[in-house]
Amino acid sequence: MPQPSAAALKPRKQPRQTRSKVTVDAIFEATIQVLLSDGPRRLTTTRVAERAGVSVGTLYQYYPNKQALLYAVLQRHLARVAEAVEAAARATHHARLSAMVAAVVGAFVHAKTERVDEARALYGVASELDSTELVQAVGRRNRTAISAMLATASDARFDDLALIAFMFSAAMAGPTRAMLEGGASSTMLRALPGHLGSLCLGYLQREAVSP
Amino acid sequence: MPQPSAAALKPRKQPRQTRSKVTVDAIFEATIQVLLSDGPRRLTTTRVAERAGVSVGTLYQYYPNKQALLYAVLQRHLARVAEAVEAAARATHHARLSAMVAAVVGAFVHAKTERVDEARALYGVASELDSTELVQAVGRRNRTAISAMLATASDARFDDLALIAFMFSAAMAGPTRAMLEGGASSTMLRALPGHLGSLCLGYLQREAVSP
Amino acid sequence: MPQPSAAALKPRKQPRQTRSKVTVDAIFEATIQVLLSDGPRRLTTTRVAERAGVSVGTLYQYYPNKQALLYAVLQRHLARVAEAVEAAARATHHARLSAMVAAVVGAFVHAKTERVDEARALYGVASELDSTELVQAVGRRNRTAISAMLATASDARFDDLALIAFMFSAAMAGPTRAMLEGGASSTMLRALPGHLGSLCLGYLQREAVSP
Amino acid sequence: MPQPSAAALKPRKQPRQTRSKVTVDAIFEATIQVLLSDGPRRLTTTRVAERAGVSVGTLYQYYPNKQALLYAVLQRHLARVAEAVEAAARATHHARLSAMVAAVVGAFVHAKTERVDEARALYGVASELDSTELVQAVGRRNRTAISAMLATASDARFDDLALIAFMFSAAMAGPTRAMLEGGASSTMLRALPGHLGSLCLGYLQREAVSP
DNA sequence: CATGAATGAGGTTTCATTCAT
DNA sequence: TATGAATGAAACCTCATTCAT
Repeated sequence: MPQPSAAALKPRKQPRQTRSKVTVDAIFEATIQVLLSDGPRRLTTTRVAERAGVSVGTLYQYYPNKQALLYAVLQRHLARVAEAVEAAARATHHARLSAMVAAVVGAFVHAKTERVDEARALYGVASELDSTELVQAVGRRNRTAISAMLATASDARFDDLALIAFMFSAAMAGPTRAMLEGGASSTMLRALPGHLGSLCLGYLQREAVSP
Repeated sequence: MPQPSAAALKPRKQPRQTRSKVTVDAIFEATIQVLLSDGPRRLTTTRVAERAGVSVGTLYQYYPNKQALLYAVLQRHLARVAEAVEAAARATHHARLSAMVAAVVGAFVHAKTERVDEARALYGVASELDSTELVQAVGRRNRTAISAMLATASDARFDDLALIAFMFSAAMAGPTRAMLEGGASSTMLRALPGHLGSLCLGYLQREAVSP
Repeated sequence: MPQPSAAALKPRKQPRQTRSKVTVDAIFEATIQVLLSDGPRRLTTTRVAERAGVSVGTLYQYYPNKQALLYAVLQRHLARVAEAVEAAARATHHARLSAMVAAVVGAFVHAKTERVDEARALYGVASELDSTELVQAVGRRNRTAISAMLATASDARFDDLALIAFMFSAAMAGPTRAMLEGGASSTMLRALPGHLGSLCLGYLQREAVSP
Repeated sequence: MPQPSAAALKPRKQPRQTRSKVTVDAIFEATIQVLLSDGPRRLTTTRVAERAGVSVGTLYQYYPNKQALLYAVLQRHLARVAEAVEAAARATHHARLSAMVAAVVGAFVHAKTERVDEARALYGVASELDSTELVQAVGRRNRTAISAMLATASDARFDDLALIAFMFSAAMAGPTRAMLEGGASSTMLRALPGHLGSLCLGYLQREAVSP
């Protein structure tokens, strides 16, 4: 599956002026809205522009093509999550395992849940977009942060840190995605961090090697 | 997002003659192939027919539209996985927790991994298709089987079985998906069942209430 | 608008054997039925064959193509009407104008109304078919019969017989078509011959020249 | 035979700019042309667009589908005729029967004949289109106008006005259609109003009841 | 003779993208 | 810079017709 050249996906111009900023935000928001109300298959540039209150021409002033738009929206979302995870991981270096898990899981769920609609809308977009690379990159970022954090745990040591971090990361993502895509009740969503913590902590403790 | 009427997704006719059977199989296989080589966005009915060595018309004799074809392919895959999970769950009723986890995780990973290409190809297809309902249904099926199994564990008891089964199920799915989509090495894939077992067992033991 | 060669529209073989006769009848009947229930645009050879309880292949044994089938159905209907009109006209040669009109109008309405569904179904078919020639031919046949009849009227004489016959013929056809296509009530249909008679007789009397 | 939802047949956007207006007119004209030169069965959206000198995409900017285009063309034609009839009928309220007939018949024939090609082209289109409703509606409009007019005749009175108006209307339409579809000579066409007048007036006088 | 699976040209429609205004 | 009409490649799908069984 050929990847589009990285250049083709970059936004066309940085919104320097205020007016531009407003326009770009409107387009972003409209993209999410259309994704949610019409589904990824029915997301068209015209519809996005319409919902954003601008003309298609204007949309194309900011994004060279549809992929670039979706890429940008997905990117922003994933970046936010990654930043949250990185921050939480950095903040708990040298802490105990349970504190690490609580912090990272909390940050992850919070970031994903802050705008439930956005997260939900974007799950479906990945395949519209040749986004493997982007998703992989963010995955690596998360695992790196988690790896680095786990290496400093005050009460545990791990053999295959890369694999452990991979599992940790994917273990958070799985149930979160299942809940968001499944339209989970807010009751369930509230229970998520606790159970995710239990899931990850149980795993890490089992995999920890005696120091 | 409106769901298409169930009727619109049903295959058009069952292959009675030998010739038909061969054709339908070729179409199925071609769908997977195209999905893998061209990606879901570039999967067109013409391309599938071409790859299957039949004409478009023939494809449409068996599937009323593109969605129905994708639906059928996805359905077969998900059904296989669900059956594997159900069989494993049924077989370990009344066993100990560790045996249950090992059985179910093993069955799940095996079913998903048996045809790595198929599984990988289908992750992307869900959004091309208004398949939420199908995915949800299979999810419920898995959780029901797991619930029923866990209720008979000889060495554990659970408070909120529904939620526990949800987490169990999604915890298996998350890392499996991550590996398949990420193009994990066979080394990693081999390690998957063990770590998935650890992940789920650790969680279940933490969540078990004293009998 | 190019006319198909006359040869291409001829039925392929005459049904000599009983079995064939039954099949052809079934196909005829099915054509009418499909026309009525699905409309001319959705009439497909497959659907006709299905409704007739035979395979498409069989249909093509009797008609070389779809047009030929429709042509045959239309032809039979128009021929029946033309025969009725001709018979009535012949039978009233030398009669008085009022008798002529009553006879022809009665025969026409009866022929068209005998199988309301058939008549109604076939109005729409003419344009699916390059049938101008057929329709024109039958029109000429009717006008010729009417012309010949009017020429012998015992109580009237006409200047431009061709035009008079044209008007007579079309004046019968207009309201009849309007009623059939408009789904007129049976009350209206019952009133039709009387009013048609009045219409045509009034006209003829006005157009008759003093002997 | 299911009627398409009225919405599906509505034009997509009104031409605001000059450029649009020109485009829409070209499409309209091209539709008539293709209808005449290729026949209704060979009228394709591509061909219409081509003839109009625009791209298919442009055609679809103004009409959501082929039916809507044909519907619009038919509608405009029928509306013109109906307006002519209504105007003539209104103008002769309280006149004598002969004046009424002359006025209405004249208006009708003139409206139908003004653009012979258009009228001729559209007869065949009705069946390509699920247009029964439209045709019926216009029929009702004509009959209503005629009814209202006849009710005020200074020299006649009628029992069943609805039926009389129906016959009047259909009696005008029949021969007119026959001539246009039959490719009548201009000599015949010139004779049409006179004979139509004779036809209708003869009928009405016969059906009038003594005041 | 009958069957019905297969064919594929051709029709309809969409939508990302451009560019004259 | 913004607009939105126009473009046309490309997708989906139908259905008349053939021919191996």
